[in-house]
Amino acid sequence: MISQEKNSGNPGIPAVHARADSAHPVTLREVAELAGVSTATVSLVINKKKNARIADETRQRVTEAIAKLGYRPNAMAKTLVSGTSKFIGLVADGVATTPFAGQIIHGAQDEAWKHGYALLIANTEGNKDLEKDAIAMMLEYKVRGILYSTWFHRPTDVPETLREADFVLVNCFSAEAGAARAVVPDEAQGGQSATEILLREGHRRIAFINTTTPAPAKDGRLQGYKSALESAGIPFNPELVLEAYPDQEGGYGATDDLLKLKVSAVYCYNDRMAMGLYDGLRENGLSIPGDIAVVGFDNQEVIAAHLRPPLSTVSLPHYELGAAGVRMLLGLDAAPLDSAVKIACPAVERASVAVHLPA
Amino acid sequence: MISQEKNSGNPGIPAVHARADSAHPVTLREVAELAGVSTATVSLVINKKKNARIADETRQRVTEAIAKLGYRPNAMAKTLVSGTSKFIGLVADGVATTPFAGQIIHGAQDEAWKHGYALLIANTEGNKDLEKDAIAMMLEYKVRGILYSTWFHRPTDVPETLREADFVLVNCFSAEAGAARAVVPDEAQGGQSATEILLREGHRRIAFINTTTPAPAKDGRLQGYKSALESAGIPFNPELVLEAYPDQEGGYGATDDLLKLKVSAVYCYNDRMAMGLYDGLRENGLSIPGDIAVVGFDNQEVIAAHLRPPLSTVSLPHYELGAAGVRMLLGLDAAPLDSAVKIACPAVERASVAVHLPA
DNA sequence: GCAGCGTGTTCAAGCGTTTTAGCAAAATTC
DNA sequence: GAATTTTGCTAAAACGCTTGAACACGCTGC
Repeated sequence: MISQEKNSGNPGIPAVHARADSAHPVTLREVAELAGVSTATVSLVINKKKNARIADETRQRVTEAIAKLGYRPNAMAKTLVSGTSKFIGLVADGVATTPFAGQIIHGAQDEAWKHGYALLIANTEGNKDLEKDAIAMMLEYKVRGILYSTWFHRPTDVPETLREADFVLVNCFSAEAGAARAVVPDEAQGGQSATEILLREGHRRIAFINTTTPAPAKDGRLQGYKSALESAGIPFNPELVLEAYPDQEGGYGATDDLLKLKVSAVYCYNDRMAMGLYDGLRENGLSIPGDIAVVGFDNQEVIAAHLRPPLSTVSLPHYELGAAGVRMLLGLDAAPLDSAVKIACPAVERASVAVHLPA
Repeated sequence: MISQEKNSGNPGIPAVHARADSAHPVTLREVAELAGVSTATVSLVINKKKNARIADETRQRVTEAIAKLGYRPNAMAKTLVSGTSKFIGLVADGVATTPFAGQIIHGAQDEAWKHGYALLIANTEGNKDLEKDAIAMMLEYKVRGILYSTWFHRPTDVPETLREADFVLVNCFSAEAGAARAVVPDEAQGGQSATEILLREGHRRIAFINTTTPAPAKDGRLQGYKSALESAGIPFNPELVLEAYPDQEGGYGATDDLLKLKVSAVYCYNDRMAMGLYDGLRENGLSIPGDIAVVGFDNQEVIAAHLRPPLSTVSLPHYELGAAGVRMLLGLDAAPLDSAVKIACPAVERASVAVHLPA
């Protein structure tokens, strides 16, 4: 008569498939009882320990009991005893604001999953208090480590509490050198690729509309533009570099200045500027890429792929950043402390450049 | 001499602030020892139990010990004993594909946070195996419940294992009635609002370019268009309803047919179609909203807010969907089993309609 | 006939908390 | 000043699992 009130069912002949509706979830003990073995044995069967010797007949019985009861291991208990959880934390400052954070999440999640980790995410939208709470929460859940990410590539301060965990900066880096592992996009290579798309089609006089906003991307993308020209034996001409606010309005507004430069091609700091520029060029009766070839940067799908003509651009590798962050965290990828690891920005060629493909 | 090897520090005079680098995290026991009390007392202090009687002096000593050791409670242990975790699972089928899922995540996370819950997310990108694993993982972590979300509003099958948990469908609903709680956008009201934006400016002959793809949105948005006309005393004219593929190309391609209708305004199934239509109208030398007023649907920020002129549209309330899903899960909002709860799609008015605001 | 071995299984401690019942001392009552 | 109540704290069980040590077998070999 012991444990008669233990659970809803009668211990001898349990329901075909126990469900969440029975107040208490099925435990190892119950499986063990049904199978007529000890909990230790059940545990051994479940975890398929190589050096554990279990009779086939027993293994069978346990497996059946598990199926019959619909047993789910309690990951919390598992974690408690093993000491280290299977969580990786991801704190992001702008999941909602842009599609970019989504990509980082996706990459991190896929990679984490691959190694048996689950993602615990916190979206701070830049709120420092929230951020602190989020990190505290993650520490309490004993995460394996934390990915600290920003929605645009920038230097950042490492929150004090973050240091209590293993962490990697994603899409951002610490201003003080040697302080943190980090992974960022390779802006310079991206800028070079963008420019090369145009050079490859024979363009020699190429304008660059840079952003007015200071950022690693501003410097990097310009640097890439210069390197590409240099490799092609074209002298850098500062007059061909304009600056505008990095959105549609900015691109549109830069149209007049751009036209004065008499270039055959233009590389824009980002896709949104290119989108605005499209409008400006069209209003001036110019066709893309017939009269002028355009490339952007960021590969913001909803824009770049659907402009007419579709925009050649360079991808910000957010997915890869997330994935690489996880790998660095888990020690699978090298992760120098003194400088950020750079991830390539691959070129994406579309119809806004090839002269033989009119709109 | 007991426990001399317990940790790195000497038990009497511990380090000013213990850190993650000391192999073992600080536990309740260590705090208790330092404060010279039992673990029970420390626990009571931490959890500020109202009916616990603790001397101020003791409370003080404990608090100091906690600070000194940099103690972090172990949420796993907590969960083990309480039986239910502070997690809410969110399985999404397209975090990366669109900015929409990001909004759902954001809304869910904010609301969950408000009630002390953390979000455990899994991105399945439509992969059923991944989805099953994700749900299993969540069940093993004993989540309070699961939000099952889709990136566009649609009917869905409820995965078998999902039923083992408390769950709410977000942005989707079960084909079989009475089977699941769900929260979806109110497409009909949205369609009505969109149409009303145009009616309010005096337009009487309004075209609707619907999608060719069957979906709840297709029916709902048309329904809303009809209701709005009816309320305004305008008979519904089926000839004014066109259909096109719901992207930029579709909108662009619909231009000619639209122009034949001789309408003064058009309501597009979504913003992307409107974006394509902008190009088509511009090529025909027509100005927006001077010659023709345009409204979209979805409020896809990166498009709608930055077209020229900015596009009037109706918001898909993804943030609210996520938040409402959490509230329904926690039993804070009513959640009927027999029909989905509908969330309003608020109108967002911009310059693509008001006749007195030329581009 | 027994030491030794391989096999299959269980014992029991422990992971870091929470929480209830209960104990000792101090304070209050009459 | 004994009885009672209040106050401050602790012991110990429990949560569900893992794991190394131990145990009970039946065999083998000598």
